[in-house]
Amino acid sequence: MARRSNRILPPTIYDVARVAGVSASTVSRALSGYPHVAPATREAIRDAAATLRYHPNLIAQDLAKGLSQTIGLLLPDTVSPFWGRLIKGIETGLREHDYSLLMASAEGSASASKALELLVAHHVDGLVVAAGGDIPDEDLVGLSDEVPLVAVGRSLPGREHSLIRVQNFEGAYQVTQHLLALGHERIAHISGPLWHVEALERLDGYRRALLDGGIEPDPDLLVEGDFNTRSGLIAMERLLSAGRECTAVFASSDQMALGANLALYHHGLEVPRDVSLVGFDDQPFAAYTRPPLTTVAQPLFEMGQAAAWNLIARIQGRPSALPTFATTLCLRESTASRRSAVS
Amino acid sequence: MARRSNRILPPTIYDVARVAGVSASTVSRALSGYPHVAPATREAIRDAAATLRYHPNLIAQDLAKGLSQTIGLLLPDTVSPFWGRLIKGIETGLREHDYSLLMASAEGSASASKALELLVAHHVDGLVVAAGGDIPDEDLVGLSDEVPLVAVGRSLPGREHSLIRVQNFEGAYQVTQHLLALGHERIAHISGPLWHVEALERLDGYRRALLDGGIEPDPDLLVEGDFNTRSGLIAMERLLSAGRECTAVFASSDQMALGANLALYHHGLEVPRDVSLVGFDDQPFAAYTRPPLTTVAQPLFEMGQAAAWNLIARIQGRPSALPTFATTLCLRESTASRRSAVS
DNA sequence: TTAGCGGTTGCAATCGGTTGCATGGCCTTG
DNA sequence: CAAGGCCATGCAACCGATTGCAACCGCTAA
Repeated sequence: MARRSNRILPPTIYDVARVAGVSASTVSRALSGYPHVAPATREAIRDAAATLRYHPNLIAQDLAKGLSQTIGLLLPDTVSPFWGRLIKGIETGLREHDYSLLMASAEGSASASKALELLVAHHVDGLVVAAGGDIPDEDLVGLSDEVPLVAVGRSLPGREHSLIRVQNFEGAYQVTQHLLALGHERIAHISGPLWHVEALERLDGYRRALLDGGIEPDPDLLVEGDFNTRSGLIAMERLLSAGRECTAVFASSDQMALGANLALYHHGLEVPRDVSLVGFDDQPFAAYTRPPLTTVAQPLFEMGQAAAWNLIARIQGRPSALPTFATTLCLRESTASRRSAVS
Repeated sequence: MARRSNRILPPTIYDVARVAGVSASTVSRALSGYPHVAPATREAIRDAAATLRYHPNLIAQDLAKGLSQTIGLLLPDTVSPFWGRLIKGIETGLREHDYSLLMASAEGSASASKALELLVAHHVDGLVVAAGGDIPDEDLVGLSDEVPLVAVGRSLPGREHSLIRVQNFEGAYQVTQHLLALGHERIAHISGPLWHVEALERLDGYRRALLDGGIEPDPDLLVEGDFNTRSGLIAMERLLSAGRECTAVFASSDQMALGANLALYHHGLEVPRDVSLVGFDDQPFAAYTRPPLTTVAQPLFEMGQAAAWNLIARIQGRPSALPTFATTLCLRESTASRRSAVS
């Protein structure tokens, strides 16, 4: 036994039992609210536990019960601020039920599956997989037979019921319609990666809105990004340097809108005077860009909370369904009526 | 046994033992690299483990060894993107040693200590406490006797050796000096909360630089914020509406600089033409604000990694010291020579 | 031939809990 | 007053690993 060598070991259930003058089983039952324990005994045990500052060892509890009171979260990349509110939501949902969150992040697919293995080895009772586009669908589907699983921002064929879905199409449609209503006709779109479901849904919403407005989408006005800031800047640079005439830009993420905004600034273009700009997500910073960004809000906090609730319900054997989350148009100062086209 | 009712149970070490025709102890030894295992046996065990897709149960391992291969992270508030790079650093540092990260976040002090208890109950081998200003110093000091602990962005009297320290004073001094060098004399400061160590260190750096430049700090040019975006906006509004004449503003966080920038925009002031603006932290978005923000970079990733390494070293009984992290001035487009004062 | 030896392996205890089953006491009821 | 029942509690097995100790193996050396 190496164990926490010179540190005092925390009290165990046996210590409490000895102090209270009962057996360990009784302590366990008393502390976990089992009904048939004499009030006096229960009281004595409570006291003993309190004086010893006893806290049950969740590890031992897990081993005995087969439940770790922990759910795992796989993130593709911790750096992106995008996940912040989602994490917060999950955390909040879990805390209500005294669950904890075990996080792992991964960039490559190798490290993604390694991270997943680590989470599973840690006996998580449930799993939230955020994006993780490089993990093959079938791996995840297989895993979802072993552990309750919820996926966000990715596909999961045959397991759609454990997918957090958001109205990407509708949101993109609305924001595009908003631009059309302001008189814009040449509206560029900086999309997310085209293998990404949500990016495609948003692209579809954009296209549909144009078509419904009687405008044929111009392939020249579509540039693929990767949701990150830098790609928005690059995409906007490409649009500008190729001389693609447009009066409004719809970026598929706020991050990319931020990048696009900087490119416009460097070209001496004013938003919204010269070009209207909209994003997607409504990240916290969107209200503070210069100018504040019109965007489509995703209820990320609620989505995280719902993921937590859903997992806990399924762990406890209760059936639970996930709603599709509504997006809301968030009007700020980055959009205005069309004045003139820029070359 | 309720256990994972209808799901197939994962294989245990006994399953491997049976298949390989040896005892569980041998399997344990073979798999953990114990030297005295016959090569043939080892091979057979490897094969058995592979065909059964066996992975050791870390929970059981923890209980037996008293080590959970997990370290806990207490965050004050998951929403702030500030912690992203730190988390990433910790994660990276841990993964090298096959450690996992258990996260808990908390806003109030009640929930903070509850979250801490949860982490401790989960048997984390080490703990990183980020900020958590509402947790009393003595609680944390007491805890650090039970579990190896590293704190970031807070104080820990008597345990300075397990504090991640960054050159706040020097960074603030430098950036203020930079503004002075550009000819600014009336430099406002939007500080962090004045009970916060790092906020104070930065404030001191700012003051010292002014004094060394022969300028008496004007208390009217100091406004207290709370590091968050909104407080930066409010602080800047206050400076502007009180008619405090200044040509440069140093915000103690990039978040607040972002807020200040918006306030300036709403007042029709151009950065850096009318007012120079600098932040602190060098968050990812700082390079993408309009204009890109001059700021002081903190090596958050490296700090996280160092925290992880330090904890693991201490867990393994190796001594380890934490360096003080250097800040670097990050010149971008939000600062320029003084032109004229604004009223 | 046999004692001794080092390398392999298994037995059984242990980590800190939970829980099925058995037991003993007391109260109720016939 | 005896039988039955329920309540409160303890015993012991178990969760899935690790590890000290002892037994066993074949081989060498006396």
